[in-house]
Amino acid sequence: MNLSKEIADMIMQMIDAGDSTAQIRRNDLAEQIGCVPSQINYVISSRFTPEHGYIVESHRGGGGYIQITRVNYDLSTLKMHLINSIGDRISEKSAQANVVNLYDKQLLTKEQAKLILCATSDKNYKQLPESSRDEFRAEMFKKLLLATME
Amino acid sequence: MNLSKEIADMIMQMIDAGDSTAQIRRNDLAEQIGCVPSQINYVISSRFTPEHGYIVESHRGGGGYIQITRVNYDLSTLKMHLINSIGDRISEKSAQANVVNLYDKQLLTKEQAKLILCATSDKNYKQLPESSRDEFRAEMFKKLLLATME
DNA sequence: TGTTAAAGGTCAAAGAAAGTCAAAGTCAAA
DNA sequence: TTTGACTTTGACTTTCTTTGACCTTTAACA
Repeated sequence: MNLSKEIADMIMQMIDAGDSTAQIRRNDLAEQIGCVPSQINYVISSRFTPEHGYIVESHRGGGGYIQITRVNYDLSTLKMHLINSIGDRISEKSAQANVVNLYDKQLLTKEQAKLILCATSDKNYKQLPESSRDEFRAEMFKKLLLATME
Repeated sequence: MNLSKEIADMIMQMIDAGDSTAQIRRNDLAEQIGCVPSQINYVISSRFTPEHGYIVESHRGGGGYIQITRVNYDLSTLKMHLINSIGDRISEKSAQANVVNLYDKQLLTKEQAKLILCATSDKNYKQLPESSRDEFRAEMFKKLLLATME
């Protein structure tokens, strides 16, 4: 397991233990783990984004910190908001992050999540020119989400 | 026995030993065996396909890996037969008929059936030239079926 | 109130895997 | 003996991670 995953796991644990929120001191955590401080930023910016369902706030200076909060939107309308927010195109990563997010919020069953992940995966889009994959995926994703609400 | 078979056997052993799943580090395995790394890809893409009943996932970068999972063939014999019978292309009608059939036999839940119907529907394939839709659908269908068997 | 030290932030380069593709090799069947 | 399917190889590409030098903000304290 690489460093980034370890750090991510550690942060998740803190979030779970801390009522959906964790407050860390970047330098301390880095030292504890044995990495450079900026790696914490890398982990946060690659794994704790709004798309993944997290809000990150921070303060510099003495007593500074980074606070990561897992958000819970209004469950009933989240899917519709998502569908409306997708637009004409969506990247594979973004779609995946959204699916994981919906699954975490129990708005998709594991079976549904698996199928949607599969159907929006670039692996299945080999036959499409790269330029139109995100467009294709957006359509597919929206239709699939709709299909889970009927 | 040629190299590819040796590699395949080795991977099979790992899968057997590892509860139907093996996680390999491509470069390490290649070095251990004494072949170029890309040969591992060749073996995987020729012998660990959906038709053979395997799901392959991977990650690049530091700590990267390739994970190969064997789906439970016995419990889902019918689905596997179907996957193998699909071939390179399948029409929308035929795919639909198969989904309904699987649903009737209770091999798919209603939710799964809905999603697969949606993902294999021509409605979503507007952006593809007609000539390649059946081909696209075949790949998609196989992967989706496999995803219901994990 | 101005300085300073203590945070956290940014960015680009280097590193570590895996993926792709096409050319060349092998080998058995027609 | 030619052909075609399968294998082997390696150069090149893409993606993700790790590191470190330098930047910005802010609390604390002269």
